[in-house]
Amino acid sequence: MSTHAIHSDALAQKLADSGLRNTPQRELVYDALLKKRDHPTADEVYARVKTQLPGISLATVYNCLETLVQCDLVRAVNFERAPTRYCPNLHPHAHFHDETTGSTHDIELPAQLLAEIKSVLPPGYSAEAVEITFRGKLPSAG
Amino acid sequence: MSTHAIHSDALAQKLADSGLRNTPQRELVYDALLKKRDHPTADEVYARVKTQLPGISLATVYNCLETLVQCDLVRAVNFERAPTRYCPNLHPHAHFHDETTGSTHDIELPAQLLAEIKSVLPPGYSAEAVEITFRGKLPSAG
DNA sequence: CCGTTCTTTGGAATTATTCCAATTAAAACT
DNA sequence: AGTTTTAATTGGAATAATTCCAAAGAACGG
Repeated sequence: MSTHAIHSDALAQKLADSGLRNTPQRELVYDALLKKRDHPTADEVYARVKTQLPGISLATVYNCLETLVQCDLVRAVNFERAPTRYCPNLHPHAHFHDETTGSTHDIELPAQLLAEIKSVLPPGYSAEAVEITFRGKLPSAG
Repeated sequence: MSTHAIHSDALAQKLADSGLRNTPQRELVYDALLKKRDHPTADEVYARVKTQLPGISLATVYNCLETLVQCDLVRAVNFERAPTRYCPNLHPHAHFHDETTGSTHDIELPAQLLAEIKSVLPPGYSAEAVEITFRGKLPSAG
């Protein structure tokens, strides 16, 4: 077994489900997201992956990230005009964006609350996704 | 009285509160947002305002929008990488982004639900703002 | 008025992302 | 194994939204 490819089985499975191929690039990008859970930007992922596969291109990183999002292995998150950030936590959760440090933290969302939130939609509206983002200051920073 | 400047009094007040000046550009930009409540992009605002003030620049529109956001007269909303959209509805509300048409609708949020949402934050976290965005399909489009 | 401050302007610069055409790699078929 | 087809990667160019900057203009305070 290799040092990377932490979850290559799950990845391979999901890719297969979508009729897509498993590639070293996709494994490395996914592993990078799993290894450091700091909601990195595409550029940051690119930098991390390049240490292991120097020849990889930024375009490929974007491609891989898009693929992972399509396969439901990763969610895309973004704040204002800042670069889109990527997060492999698939449990329903909100994000807290700390304005002093710029860092992002997952906030667990009780299923019941999520249901309540969805219930405010007028009849007939169907939401495939809800994105909830808090912005504010972290306790330690105050 | 002029044909534009629908709410120039409120605007002038808020600007004064922030120690800023009232200008024709700011009035026109604000009026454009109030006149057509379709969450326009900066470019769209620019196009609308130019019909009344052909010499206005895009940079000024961006400046004015930022000013209006700072004065709590307007909120900025954005979806994925799409251009930021602007909305003069200051009541706590969510947004529904219709993926078939690309249009955006306000969804009223009961105050109690908003309180419940904020209560999921771990102790000490303080959120200045919560942004809730639904994405999905509208009934008529299905 | 006269200096100061705020605002606008146009254009250049930046940043994130997507597009494209060419190459490479993998899978399917024989 | 060899060939065809299909998918993926690559680098560079293109796009799109936004910000930056320096100069010009307008308003305000003494």
